[in-house]
Amino acid sequence: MSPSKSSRAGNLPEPTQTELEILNVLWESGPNTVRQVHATLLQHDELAYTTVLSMLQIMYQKGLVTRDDSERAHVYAAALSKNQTQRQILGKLLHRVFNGSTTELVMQALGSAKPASISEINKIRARLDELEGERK
Amino acid sequence: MSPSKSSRAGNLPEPTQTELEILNVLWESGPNTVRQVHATLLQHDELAYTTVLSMLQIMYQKGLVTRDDSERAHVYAAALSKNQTQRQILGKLLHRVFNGSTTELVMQALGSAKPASISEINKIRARLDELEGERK
DNA sequence: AATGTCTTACTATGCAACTAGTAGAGAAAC
DNA sequence: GTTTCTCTACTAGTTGCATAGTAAGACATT
Repeated sequence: MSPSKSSRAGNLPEPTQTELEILNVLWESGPNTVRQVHATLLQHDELAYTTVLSMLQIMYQKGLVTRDDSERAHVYAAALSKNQTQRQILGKLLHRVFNGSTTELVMQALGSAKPASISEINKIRARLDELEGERK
Repeated sequence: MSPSKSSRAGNLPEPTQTELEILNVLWESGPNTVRQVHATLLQHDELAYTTVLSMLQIMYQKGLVTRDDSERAHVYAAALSKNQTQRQILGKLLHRVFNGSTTELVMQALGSAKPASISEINKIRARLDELEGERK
């Protein structure tokens, strides 16, 4: 079956925990067969080959991954980039948990775990300057 | 039944979508009976009274809410503050989606939806200054 | 051609989330 | 004091997630 028509373009469902782990493999290594994904996952998790297969089939139906089935071993690729997915998830969280206030979210993030280094802090500062510029 | 012993102190399970909506009511209005929570939720959602009751009972078992059952109508209250919960959820997300990089998270947040005003931007700047200070 | 290996498709199970109905106990009203 | 209302407890059904086994087809190697 081809991916559901309703899940076209940018409004894909939010990936679940396991789906994210699989997506991470695809983001790191590019398009992969089921076997390759499974092998990579084995370094961290204990997952049966058929489980990974099932997950990828489900993810294909949801539109989270694309599939090249011209060869016998189908090749799966992430439908969205890592950044796109991160933003999407963050956007949902923003509404669900922070009532849409980006500032609140950022402040809490900076309150719990601290950024690694001064240079990282400066990266954020630079971004803030940019935003201020746009806003003029 | 009393709340499970294993869920003592700070490592409560992450609230689900519906649980969050109920928690939001408790955060806004303070301790509430089932009926009051239900009434408030009706302004946005369509939920049966017994559904809200069930949810609160489940949340009590998980330790997400406390309960005063000295009166006939039990009074429920959030176990953690809104900020505590937000941080907890953000912390989980940080590891699941951003591999622990707070900076990445913040940058993505500032990339998708923009902070409302200059004063909000400055609030974040102030926080960054603080962090830099601590780091010296 | 027969055999073994790889692959996908299909099916199944357990569990948690969500939703809500029914029953029965207690309080209140008459 | 009986009726009515409100509350909780218990039960149940649906859905989605996660996991994995079985079956069957394709391909290569002998």
